[in-house]
Amino acid sequence: MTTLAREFFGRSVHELAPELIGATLLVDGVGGVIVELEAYDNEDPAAHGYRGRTERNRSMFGPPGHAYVYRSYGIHWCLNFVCEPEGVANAVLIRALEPTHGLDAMRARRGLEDERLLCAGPGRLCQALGITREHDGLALDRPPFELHARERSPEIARGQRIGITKAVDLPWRYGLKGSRFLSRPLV
DNA sequence: CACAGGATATACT
DNA sequence: GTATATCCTGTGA
Repeated sequence: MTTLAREFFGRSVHELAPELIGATLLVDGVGGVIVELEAYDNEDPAAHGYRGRTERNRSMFGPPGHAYVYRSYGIHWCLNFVCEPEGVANAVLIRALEPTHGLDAMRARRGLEDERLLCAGPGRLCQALGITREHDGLALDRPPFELHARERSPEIARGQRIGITKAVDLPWRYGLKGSRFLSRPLV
């Protein structure tokens, strides 16, 4: 089991994003396999870092291999992995997991039984894993986070990103082909 | 299918 | 200052 340390994030967000599909993400031992994510780069009008630094997106401009957690629609938390180069605000939004560790804890936090809906969406997976502002800026290779490399290369599907109104045509959403844990079907 | 919920950011007057 | 948009989700028509 290989831990994905900061060095793993020292590459282009677009090269790195598809390689994260199949990796295992845990927070305090609870989590699963990443089956869906989206890339956001610094020249991307849909990205939080595009218009420069704010109080909210501070950690996007910090070191790669750390978490950027933000409040979405006033209600949910969303988790991103910060990528290189430092100070430029490239990141990957984690959108869905296949639950594998700590199912009972996730069910309790989410208040529902259906395994398919525990982590199928960026807000849902943060609720299931207990991710909040407390985790903003923390390193992904140190507790409470664990991030482990996949052991085989899965088949990857690619499509347009969700929930944005700018740069909607860019095919920067990636998913594990055929997974039933996606937030929405991929093309 | 529509829409409320409600923090954070930006674009207005 | 006010108005509108946002990397979303649960609920009820």
